[in-house]
Amino acid sequence: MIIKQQTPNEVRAIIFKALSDEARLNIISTLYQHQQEMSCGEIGDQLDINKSTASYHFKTLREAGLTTTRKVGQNKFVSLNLDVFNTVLPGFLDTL
Amino acid sequence: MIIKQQTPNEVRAIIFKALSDEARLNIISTLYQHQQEMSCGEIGDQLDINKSTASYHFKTLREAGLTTTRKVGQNKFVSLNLDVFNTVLPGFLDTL
DNA sequence: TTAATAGTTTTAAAACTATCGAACAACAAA
DNA sequence: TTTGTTGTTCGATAGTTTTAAAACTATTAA
Repeated sequence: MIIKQQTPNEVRAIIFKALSDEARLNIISTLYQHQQEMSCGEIGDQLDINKSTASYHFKTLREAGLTTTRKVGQNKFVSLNLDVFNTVLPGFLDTL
Repeated sequence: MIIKQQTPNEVRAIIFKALSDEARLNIISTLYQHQQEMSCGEIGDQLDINKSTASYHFKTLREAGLTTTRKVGQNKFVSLNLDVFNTVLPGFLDTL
C-alpha cells in the first residue's frame, strides 16, 4: 500500500477546503453547540438540507478528518474530531 | 449603496476558501516567516509561480481580507492582515 | 522617446464542486 | 413478510476554480 506523503500546507488545504462551504460550517457549528454527537437526520432536519446533499457534506467532512461517524442501528452519529481542530486550528471552535 | 449582510459562517466560508489552496497557503507561510511585507515578484520568485497565476492568488487573498497591498513605484508589497487572522483563526499563524 | 520591469486583466480550457431526484442497502417495526 | 426509516450512491446539471498565454497599464531608466 502506497501512502502519498503530504506537506503540512497540503494537509491544511484539504481541511480548509472542507471548511470553505457554508453548509458544512453550519454542520460544524451545530455539532459544537450541541456538545455531543448528533445523527445525520437530526442535523439535516435542523439545517434543512436535502438528505443526499447532507450525506455528501458529511462525507467531505469525514474524509478531511474533521468528524467521526458511528453507526447505531439505522442511525449514524456524527461527532467532531476535537483533537484535529485543536492541532490545525487552535482556538477556532471557541469562536463559533 | 447596498451592502449584502453576511452571516458569520458566510464570512468564514469566504476566508476558508481563500485558504483552501496550497499555493495561497505557501504565500501566507512565506509572508509570516519573513516577518515583513514582500513584493509580489519576490514571493512569486521564491515559490516559483507563473506571474499571472500569482496575481490571481494575490487578488483572492486580498478580496478575502487576509492581506493588504501597498504600491511603491512599480512594485506592490503584500502584508498579512494579522488582526483578521487573530479574530477568525486565533493561534493559526503560530502553527505555520 | 524608447526600452525594460512589475503587476493586472482577459480569455479559454480543464478540472472540480454543489445540488437534487432516483434507485439502492441496511435495519427496525408491524 | 411487508412497510417504513435512515442514510448512501449514481447520474445529470449548473456553476466555480485554477491555470497560463497574450495583451494590457503603470512606472522607471537610458
